[in-house]
Amino acid sequence: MAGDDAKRNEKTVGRLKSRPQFLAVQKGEKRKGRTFLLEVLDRQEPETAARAGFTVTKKQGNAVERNRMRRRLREAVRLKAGFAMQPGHDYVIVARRDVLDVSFEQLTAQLLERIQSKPQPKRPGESRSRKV
RNA sequence: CCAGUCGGCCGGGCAGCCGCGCUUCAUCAAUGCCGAAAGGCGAUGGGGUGAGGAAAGUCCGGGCUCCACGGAAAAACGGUGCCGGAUAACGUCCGGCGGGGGCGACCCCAGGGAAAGUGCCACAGAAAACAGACCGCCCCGCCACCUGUCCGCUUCCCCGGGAGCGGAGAGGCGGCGGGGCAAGGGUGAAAAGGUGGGGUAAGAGCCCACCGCGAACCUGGCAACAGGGACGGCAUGGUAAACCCCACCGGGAGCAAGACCGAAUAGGGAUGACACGCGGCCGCGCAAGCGGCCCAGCCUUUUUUCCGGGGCCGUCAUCCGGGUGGGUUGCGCGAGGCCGUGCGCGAGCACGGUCCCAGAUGAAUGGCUGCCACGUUCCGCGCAAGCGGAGCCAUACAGAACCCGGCUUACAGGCCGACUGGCAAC
RNA sequence: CGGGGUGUAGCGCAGCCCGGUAGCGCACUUGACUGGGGGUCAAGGGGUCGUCGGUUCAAAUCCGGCCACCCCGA
Repeated sequence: MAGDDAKRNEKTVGRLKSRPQFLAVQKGEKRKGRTFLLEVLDRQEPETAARAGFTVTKKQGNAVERNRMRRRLREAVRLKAGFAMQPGHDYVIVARRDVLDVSFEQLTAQLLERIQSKPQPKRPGESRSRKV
């Protein structure tokens, strides 16, 4: 309510909800993290807020574990990682099972790193070859 | 104290910081914003409330909703299956009965019908189900052989005896034929009541005793069934989670059910205006008509023409109905929880009091931290009980999705009660 | 969330209705033909029938309970 800066910071990380939105982000840039896969799409609308979505497939665990993964990621975005997101961009975090085991500090650090970093100079073939 | 059986219950607690869903109150924002509409929406602060015993698997039963149906019944199909009760109902639960297991507490059982019918019973075996007869046992007849007895004849040594031949009848073994039998053998999961005695040519429920089986009837019980049992005289192998028979139950789908609001685009119908189409073939149809193809026409592609490709065979306006996305609803006062009293062996039922207890929809309960409790491992002290320190991401299985009653499955650890068998003490 | 289906050899499938012997194709092994490969021929090995119980003399098959995978309804 105070200045522009506070208003921007105040939260405003929206949420992706519908299936077409997820499919659109899937076509964007993919950044592989240690415990997750981050998908980023520039919507070309810098005025709007950033939006985040979470994907946890049924393969990663039962309902309790899937809920916990999503909640931990959501909390990490709310507390830290959300501030690093660019306005007008969509972010989808595809969780892996390791999200359950890693400590919360490590999780936020990894998320921050992948959100801020521009695409790494990485051989794309290698990142795809390793599958868990 | 040890070992065990059964039943019930809990399934971390407190606190701090930052957050989430629903609801409510106050203030501000509202002649506001989003949306076609329906409808929805903000900020700050305060209050209330917020996962389970299995929320799971979706295996049964109901409520609720829509569809179908004249009522009802039958057939078909599916399910259930000792008896009685509980219940809204059940394949669940309770009590009993029968069978099996355990020293016992107690546990397990799809537990109707095989003298209604059909099917199947591999291999082995003679034979696998109105019995039959391989080996075998017995009797009779015929044939052959052997053994010994008796008689007659011949011959030899002194009437006695030996040898040979013939005959008679007996016994044995073998073969063939006829008849009787089912005790024994072996096979098999299973072989046609069991044991003993009599009996017989040999045998056999052929007869008898005991046991088993069936069973009129009697007694007890609501019943399943239990006890007794005249009599029968061994007939009736197993399999129904094989077909089947009998009794009872069941219409189908499921909240993504269903209801309401309802654009754009496409398509349907009606009316009106304008324009106008001439024809051929095929299919469906009684017909009206509908659909498809071809020719012609128009537009487009090409610099132009022809060929070829694509498009149009009506257009526009208004209205109507259906309806996708979307929104709202269904959506939590209920076969409800707790307490008490009474009835009942019990499952439960009745009455009284009291409480309101999740409603999300890319889906709310989370993240971080401290202390405590309990568990476990290691170390130190101690005779021991125990104490101190450190570690274990230690604390399971697991997340409401319309609701309820059950079943099944998963589950770290712990608590309570009843009972059984041992040991010790009194 | 709801509704269906399938698990048999390394792979793809029969066998299950009506219970007694688990079979087919490809692949694999060995041998022969060839200088070698390929190919052909001959012989051969390999299966807890997903798992746990039950019925039966006997279960891949019949009946329950679990497990895994696949498909359908936005």
